[in-house]
Amino acid sequence: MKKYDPKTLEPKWQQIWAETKLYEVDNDAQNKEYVLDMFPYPSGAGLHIGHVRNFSISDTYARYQRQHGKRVLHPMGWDAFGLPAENYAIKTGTAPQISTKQNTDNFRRQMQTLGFSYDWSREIDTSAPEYYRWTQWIFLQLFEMGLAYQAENLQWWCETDQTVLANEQVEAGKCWRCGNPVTKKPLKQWFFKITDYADQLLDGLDDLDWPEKIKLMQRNWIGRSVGAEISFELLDASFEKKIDVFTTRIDTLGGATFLVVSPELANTWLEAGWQADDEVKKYILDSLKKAEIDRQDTAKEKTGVNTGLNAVNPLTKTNIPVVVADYVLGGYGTGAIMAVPAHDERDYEFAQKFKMPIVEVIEPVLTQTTGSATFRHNEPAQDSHGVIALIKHWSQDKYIGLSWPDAGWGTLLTGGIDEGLTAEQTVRKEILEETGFRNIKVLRQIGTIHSKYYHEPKKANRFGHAPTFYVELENGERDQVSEDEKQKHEIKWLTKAELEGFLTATSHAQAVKMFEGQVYNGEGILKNSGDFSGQESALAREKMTTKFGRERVNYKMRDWLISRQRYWGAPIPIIHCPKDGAVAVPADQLPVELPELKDFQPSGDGRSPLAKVKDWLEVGCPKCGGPAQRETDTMDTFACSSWYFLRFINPHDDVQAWNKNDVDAWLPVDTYIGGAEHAVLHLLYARFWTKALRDSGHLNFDEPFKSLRNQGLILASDGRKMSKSLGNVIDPLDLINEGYGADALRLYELFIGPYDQTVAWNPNGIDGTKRFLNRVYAIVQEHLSQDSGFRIQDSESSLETALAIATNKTIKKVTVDLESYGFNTAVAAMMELVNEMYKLKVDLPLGSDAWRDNFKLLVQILAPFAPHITEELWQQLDGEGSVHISTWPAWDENLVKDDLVTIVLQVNGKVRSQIEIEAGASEDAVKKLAAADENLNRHLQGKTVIKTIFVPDKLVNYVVK
RNA sequence: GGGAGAGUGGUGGAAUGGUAUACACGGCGGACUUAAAAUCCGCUGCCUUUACGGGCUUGUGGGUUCGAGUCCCACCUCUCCCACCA
Repeated sequence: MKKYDPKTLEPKWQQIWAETKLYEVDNDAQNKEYVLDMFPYPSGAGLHIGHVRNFSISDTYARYQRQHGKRVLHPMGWDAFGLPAENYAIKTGTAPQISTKQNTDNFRRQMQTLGFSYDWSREIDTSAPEYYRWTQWIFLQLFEMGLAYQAENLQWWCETDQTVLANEQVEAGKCWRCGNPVTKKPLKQWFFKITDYADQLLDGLDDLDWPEKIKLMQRNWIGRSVGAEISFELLDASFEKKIDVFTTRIDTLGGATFLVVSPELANTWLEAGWQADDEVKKYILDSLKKAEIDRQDTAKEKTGVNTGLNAVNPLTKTNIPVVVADYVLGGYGTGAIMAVPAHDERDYEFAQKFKMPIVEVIEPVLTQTTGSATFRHNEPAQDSHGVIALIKHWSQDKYIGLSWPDAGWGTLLTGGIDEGLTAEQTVRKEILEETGFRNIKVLRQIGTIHSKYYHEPKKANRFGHAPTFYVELENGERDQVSEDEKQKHEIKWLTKAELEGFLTATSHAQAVKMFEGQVYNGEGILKNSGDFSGQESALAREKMTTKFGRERVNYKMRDWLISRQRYWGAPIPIIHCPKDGAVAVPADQLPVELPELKDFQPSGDGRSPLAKVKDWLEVGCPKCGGPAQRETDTMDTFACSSWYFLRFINPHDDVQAWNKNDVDAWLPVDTYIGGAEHAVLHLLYARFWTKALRDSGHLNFDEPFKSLRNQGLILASDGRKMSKSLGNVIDPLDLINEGYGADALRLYELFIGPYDQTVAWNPNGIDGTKRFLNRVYAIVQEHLSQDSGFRIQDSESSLETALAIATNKTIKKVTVDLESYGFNTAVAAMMELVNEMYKLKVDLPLGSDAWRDNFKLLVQILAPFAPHITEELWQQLDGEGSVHISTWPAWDENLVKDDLVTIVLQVNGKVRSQIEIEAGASEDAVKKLAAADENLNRHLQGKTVIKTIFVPDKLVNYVVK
């Protein structure tokens, strides 16, 4: 009998598939399915285990769709531009063109070894001139639309190394390589105006079938915030008349006791002629030199300096000082803020340190959002007045908490204010009544807390207003507390930490925070705000925006800086002319090809090595014909990957980037699979380009990826990330060479756990899937070695039915699971079927037509997971053509339905016995049969059955006393 | 600091509110073998019982329910993302 030998079987079929072009599709997009992998950067290390997981998921899905008669486009290519190849070139002198070619050849070979069903006729390489020609063409489209622009920007520059440094490469103001101080140099950079699309990028997310997590990350990244811009009059300054600030809390304007200006904005004042003190100048210039990383260290103490300038608070009309501090960012909003230390932690921290005034303007309003007291927003609320008191023990650092056993509440001491009593009198009265304590040492109001909640006993919303007090007891002397009060609640002495978990009402928890002096940054009722005092935040914001400022929307997202002073990228197709400025390279002159180089060192003047290639650099201006120079920056590699999914449609078209009709028919991508690490880079950029190209009329759709799935990471068996330096890397090709084969490896990676979950590699796990494939192969060989065509005995027909039932149930399970990416459970189901087949073959002789039919069904549903072995077995079982284009089997609903079901008998919810009965049996029939059950009766003996719960085909639960 | 997700045997994991621990790894036992490997078969959460059976168990503590791994509340732990964005 033949043995399962993936080493000979797999290459054989890979060759046949290639020769028959089994996985190639033409551009007829009828009944199409575009299944796309995030294409890889072809590193020198080759494919890793994580790639295999990614590609196995998409390949299984693509094959499954193909077996459903879909025309599946499943292409692969190379994101080939990038730093590693260039650094390798600097080190070894090997041109990136050469090392990249070696790497892509290696990747392709490895992928073919794994048997993925890619249409290799559509392979693309972003570093090939026939590809980046069109990347450049798209750049020019954006340039024409005004979406690509140049702006002068400060860049880190190391004089010693003669190079530009990335922000991350500057440590404490020094170059990470040589340790010498770096300076900032103004350099012209290219940007894409992605911010123009901020709202569209945000809104478009709603309709995408993407993981919520990724959508949320994009939302946060875009960071839309709606607020107001206010102008503060700047006094006695010749260089500037006003300071604009952006705030989302204009309702706290009354508490704005100073303004903070970013060093970047202050620097523009210096340039405009501000005669600042030396100390101020020094602070500004030093701040600008600091690495972003240091400035953004939230752990460090706030720094800043008073400018001596004053501005006017438009609400209070008072003069407030203007300071410069680096905790305000130059690049966000207006680069200046109004500081409200009472209601912003950062401002509070600064004010504390620099002794700035702190004015409270918001009294907290807490809205109950949990439990039975949850405020009902659509119902009216009634005002109520009461007090809250935080009462401290006379000798210990403990406080009174009231535990309400009936309601399940934990509160501080609280009570309503009676007619004629002041709040303070109420506190004294309540303390005596509810706790009995007689002597009070300290009684101090710490604020007022408002709360919106639902009053369960009264069945109505309440808007409570409570002066809040801190009380310290003198001693433990106390009166008797009435039985009535004792019934309601119990007094507990708790530490502050214990109180935190104990208090169920958010307003009471707020009282503790208030006592501790915590900054309140929530919603509330205004005070110390002139005419606006007494109003609620939300309404006050509207009115104050109209009166003092104007509405403004800000985004965290910045324009996309795409120029790189690097060689190994797509050259930016621009020519700089002294007369005409930045001029687009005419489309018929594309591509602007990368010249061949011998020396890959950067030019030394902040430009890429391209600046050294004189005959490439010097060109005539396309407009005036005069002498001009090419742009020497190349594009960020993310530009190349922002449209590759379009190029797969017409990969070899040399007159256009794509054929609009073809692309409109195939796109958007139906299923996109890749890692979550691209959440806010590639996935955002690709969406932006698609929207821009829609606006330029080149596309008819504006979202490139309809459905997205992220595969989880695979960690080493020690639970750490696989890395060369840790020596815990598993090489997929090694496993194949060891004889496991591609099928067993792919199957294991699908079986290892839910596709989107991070899992640790189990070195023995692959033995399990290899064993499973062995068993499948072996049982089919045994079957084939039997005489075929014999008639079965009557006694065997029920076994044949059992076989058909097992197979059909598995077909259903695998089908349903695959629809929801349940690869691991689908594999488990097929393992169960094979285990069942091994049991059945003991009494049901192999070799019959029935066996052959069932084996063929098994082979068909296993095919997407293990393409080689199934193709071989399909052929051995006389299947027609390739199993991979055979029709996915349907299950027979009659065989899947159970005739007999097991009914569980429970007593008070505990399983006591089980009985078998025909499916659909009535409650009476089930109970009648159950009445004879010995174990059940033992548990029912001497008990009264109060009621029974009957769930058809599932259980009977006897509730007894 | 903010946000998101996750905690189930020795391990990876399974389970529309209805028999928790499917499937697999590992372990133990048996068959085959001169022997080993491979293969095939069986057992494998914990405690208790000769056995039938009984008790406990899904991070912890509460709650809802006839019934909770699953729903609600609080807490603990871990992972990921963002992080002075006003």
